[in-house]
Amino acid sequence: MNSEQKIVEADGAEAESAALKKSRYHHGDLRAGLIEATRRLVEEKGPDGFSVSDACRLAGVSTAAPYKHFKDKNEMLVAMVMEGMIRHRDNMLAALEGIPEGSPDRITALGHEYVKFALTEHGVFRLKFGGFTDRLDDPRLQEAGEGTFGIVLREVAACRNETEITDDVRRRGFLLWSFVHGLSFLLYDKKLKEMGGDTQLVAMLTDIAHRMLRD
Amino acid sequence: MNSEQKIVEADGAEAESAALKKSRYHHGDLRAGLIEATRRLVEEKGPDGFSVSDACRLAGVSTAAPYKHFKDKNEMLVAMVMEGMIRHRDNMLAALEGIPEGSPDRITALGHEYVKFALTEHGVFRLKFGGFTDRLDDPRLQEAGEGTFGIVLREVAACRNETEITDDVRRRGFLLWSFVHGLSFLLYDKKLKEMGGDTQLVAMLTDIAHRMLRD
DNA sequence: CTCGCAATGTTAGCGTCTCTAACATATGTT
DNA sequence: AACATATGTTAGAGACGCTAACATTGCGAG
Repeated sequence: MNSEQKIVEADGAEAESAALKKSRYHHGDLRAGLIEATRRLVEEKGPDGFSVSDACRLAGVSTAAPYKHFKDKNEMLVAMVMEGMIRHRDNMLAALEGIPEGSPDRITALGHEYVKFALTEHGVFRLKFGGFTDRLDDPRLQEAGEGTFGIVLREVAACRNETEITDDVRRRGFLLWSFVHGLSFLLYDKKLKEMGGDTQLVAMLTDIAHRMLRD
Repeated sequence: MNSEQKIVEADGAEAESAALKKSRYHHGDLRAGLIEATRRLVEEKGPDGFSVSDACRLAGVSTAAPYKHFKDKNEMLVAMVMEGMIRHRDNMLAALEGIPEGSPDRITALGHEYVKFALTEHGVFRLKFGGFTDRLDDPRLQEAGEGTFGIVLREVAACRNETEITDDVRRRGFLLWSFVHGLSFLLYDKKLKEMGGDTQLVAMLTDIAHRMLRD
C-alpha cells in the first residue's frame, strides 16, 4: 500500500544519505518535492483528480505543509505547469538542431515536438490549455507561452524569407499553431483512431507546413 | 442574495401557475431543472468550479435530491454536455442553409459555427474536449461527436467531387477539424488579442478552407 | 374510492478535501 | 548561547460528494 510512499524524496536529484534523511524533521527541499509529486499525480489521475492531500501523502508530509510554500492548490499547479512549459520550450529548441535554417522541415519538427509533448505530458498540457484558464492565469505562464510562440514565428519568417515578424508571418504562425494545438487535443482524445505511428503523423505535419507556408 | 433562487424552475418551458408550484413537494421536472442549473453554473464558474451543491441551491432542492436522477456528479455533467452537443450539431446544420452545395463556403460556415459555439458555450465545449475526458467518456457523447464530424466529411466530399468518404476526404476533414478545434481553444484563451470581429475570423476560416481543399 | 407501491423528495451524517490557527522544531546569524 | 525566522505538525472549521433512512406524493389495481 505504501510502497510508493516517500518516493519523491528518495529519488531526488541530490540524494544524500537516505538513512540520514529518514529521521529528519525538515524535508530538505519540500517545495521541489511537492512539485514533482504534483506532476506525477496530475499525469496519473488527471488535473481534476489531483488533490493536495495526495501530493502530501506522496511526499510524506502533513497536509498543512504545502501552505508554507504555496498560497493554495492553484499555486502548486501553476508552479508545476511552469516547469513543464520550460521543458516544452527546451524540447522544441532541441528539435531544431541539425535542420538547415529556412527549411520547412524546421516547422514540421516544431509541430512534431509540440504534439509529442502534449501526448506524453498531457496532464501539464491540459492544465495549461485545456480549460483551467480561469484559475491558471498567472502572467508568468502567459509569458512562457508567448516565448514558445516566438520560436515558431522566427522559423516561419525564415521560411518566408522575411527579416522581421510581419503581419503575414504572424498570421501564418498562428494558423500553424492552431492546427498543431487542435491536433494535440484530438489525438489524445483518440479522435483519429486509425492514426498509425509517428510516420503518419510526420507526413501530416509536413503536409500542413507546406500548405501554410506557400502563397 | 436569493434573487436568482428557483429561477431555473420559474422560467421553465412549460410555465404552469407559479403560485401553484410554490407549495409543492415535488419539483415538476427536477432532472431538467438540474441540467439547466448545471449548464448555467458551468458557464459561470467553469467546469472545475462547478459543484452539485450549487446546482441544488439554484434549483431550490436539497443536496441529496440529484441522486434520484443521476448516479453521481459526473452523470449530471454528461447529461448536460449531451444536450450541448445536440445544440452544437443543430447549429452547424442550420449554418449550411442557403449556401449552395459543393461550395467551400459551406466548410467556412461550419467552421465559423464551430468556433462560435466554443466561444459562447465554452463551459460545455471544454467539458467535452478540454481534458475531462477521463471521466467524461460516455459512449453516447463519443457518438454525438462523431455524428457532427460526419457533417464535415460530407461537405468535404462534395467540395472534392467525391461520391463517398474516401481516405483523402477523411484526411482533409480531420485536418480542418484540427484547425478549427485548436483555433477555438486559442481564441478563447485570448492568444490572438488582435483578432478583431467576425470579419477577420471568417477571412481566416475561408483561407484555411481553401488551403485544405486544394490539391 | 382507497389502498398500497413506486417515484421522488427530505434530513442526518460519514469521509474527504482545502485551508487556517496555534504550536513545535530546526537553521543560521550575531 | 540566544533569538528570529523558516519550516514542519496537529487540530479543526467549513464545503462538498454521496449514502441511508425516512417522508410525501402520484398513480394504478382492486
